[in-house]
Amino acid sequence: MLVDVAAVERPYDYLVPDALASRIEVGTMVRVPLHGRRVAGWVIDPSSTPPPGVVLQPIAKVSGAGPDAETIDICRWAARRWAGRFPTLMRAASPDRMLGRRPPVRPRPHGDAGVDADVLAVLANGPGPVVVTVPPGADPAPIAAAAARGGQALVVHPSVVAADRLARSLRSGGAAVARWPQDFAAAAGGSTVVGGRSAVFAPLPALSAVVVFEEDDPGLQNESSPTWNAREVAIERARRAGVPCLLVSPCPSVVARSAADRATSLGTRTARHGWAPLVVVDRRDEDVGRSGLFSPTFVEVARDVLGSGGRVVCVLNRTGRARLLACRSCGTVTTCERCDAAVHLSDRLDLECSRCGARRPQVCLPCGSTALSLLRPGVTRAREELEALLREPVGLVTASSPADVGGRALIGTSAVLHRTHGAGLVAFLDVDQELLSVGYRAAEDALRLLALASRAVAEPAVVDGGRPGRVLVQTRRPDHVVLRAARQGDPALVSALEAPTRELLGYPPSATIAVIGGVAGAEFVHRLGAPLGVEVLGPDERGNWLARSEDRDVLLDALRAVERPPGRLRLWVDPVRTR
DNA sequence: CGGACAAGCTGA
DNA sequence: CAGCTTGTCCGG
Repeated sequence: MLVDVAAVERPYDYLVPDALASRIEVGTMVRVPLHGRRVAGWVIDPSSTPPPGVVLQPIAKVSGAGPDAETIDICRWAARRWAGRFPTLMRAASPDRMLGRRPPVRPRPHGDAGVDADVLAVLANGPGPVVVTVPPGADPAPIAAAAARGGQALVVHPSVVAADRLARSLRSGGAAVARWPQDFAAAAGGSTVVGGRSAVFAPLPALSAVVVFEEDDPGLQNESSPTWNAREVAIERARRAGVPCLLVSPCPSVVARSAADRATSLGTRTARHGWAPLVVVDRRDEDVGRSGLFSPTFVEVARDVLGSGGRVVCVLNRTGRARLLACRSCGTVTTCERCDAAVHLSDRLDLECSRCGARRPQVCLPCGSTALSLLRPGVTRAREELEALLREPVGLVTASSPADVGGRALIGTSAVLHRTHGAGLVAFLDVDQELLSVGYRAAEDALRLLALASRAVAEPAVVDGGRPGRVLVQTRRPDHVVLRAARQGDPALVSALEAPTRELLGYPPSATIAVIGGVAGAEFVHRLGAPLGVEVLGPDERGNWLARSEDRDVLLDALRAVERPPGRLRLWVDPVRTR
């Protein structure tokens, strides 16, 4: 019995009352007495023998069916892989609502219609991870259909909306589909499982193929610890089941390439493999102080696109000290009532004027709303400037703005790329921000954004005489490999440079890293000491440490050997962002 | 995690 | 010294 108490990882033995015996099997979810209270738990070994001398308590109640033996093993594996706690992962693998019994396993595969034949051929090549490079904006449905053709597939997509769309499409092709986490019973019954990252913890009794879409998307990683990554879990599940695992992306990650033993490309017949034409604006010779955020070339191209009825989308990531606030309901930028300067959120959670220090509660003055969101100051100012330049209303899109910001011209953070289709132009006003960002994944992330931009212009523009949409970047690094890769539609250019760099700097996939933080972080690092084969760096300006080793087991063993100090400890193993 | 129990603090 | 708060321990 594993009890559902985060800090208790050791299994305990309980008596099985005769009345419950018939329902007790591996994975059964039960309630048991523990330390004077009742807690939930999972049966992990129905025939275990207790150590001598302990007085056993009886299981109080059977709650329902839970994860099967294989999934439990995967949870155990993931707990070690990301130095997390076993019960936390078991919770991820459990049904959201209790269900009586597991149904019999009866997969119903997808029919032949709408199946990508090239993918079928790849799947027929046998088990193992395969990197599948697709054109940006390629339809995932025929790939998923090919996987579901063979019985029970596991289909993972970082976007839950896209996963739902895939589920519907597979159903219409005749497949039995379980959406995760809603349809636990169907998954246990062998239906193809489709869902977001947590779908990798579904029961998969008849698994025949695994597909991970957008495998390089940071959204596939759990943001809080344990920082499990769905791509890695998917690879492991496929390995254990002896089935193929497709790692699909327009710009496959270095990690995927290193894990896979095969690689293939789809849609290679299209020009530049489906990547949009890239206009590179070299701003090195311009007086940027005078011309501001918008180069003459950009203005010219944007006016041209607008003039022929197309839509223009601008991307500006200003993640620096963003301290401007705007009202979520009326959009007004929150200012000081005394001196009209911008106010920011103080650590006391009220509004403080940056100029005169006046304080007031967190309320929007014009409309009274208390819902304020952080604005990238660059974006607000840029919006007004752009409106003046294009003589056209410009909509503002950030992660917190409503889904349907209308208008023929938009500006926003990279969130805008997820909401745009069929644009005539996507412009990165300061792509260097991406290219030169500090994270070890900067190059990959930048290329990913360019792929998203290609997708945003991919669908044939409604007007503009069918002229293909374009992507424009303003840069002072026009020869950067990421821009070359996007221009040529060859993402492998980036990975070829990236792999040796990661090795040199000691980042995944060449090394395993762990970021250690939280109030207990310092004490944890102190107790960790300096184990052989593990490098410990820090603390950085956020108070986080970094531990790394070329040998994953050495690092994980060292982390596990530390007795957890009291207090909040944050332990991120192989995080996509080192924060 | 959270109940039990012990040790510490306060005020009559 | 009862009655309450705070801290530490440990679970079948």
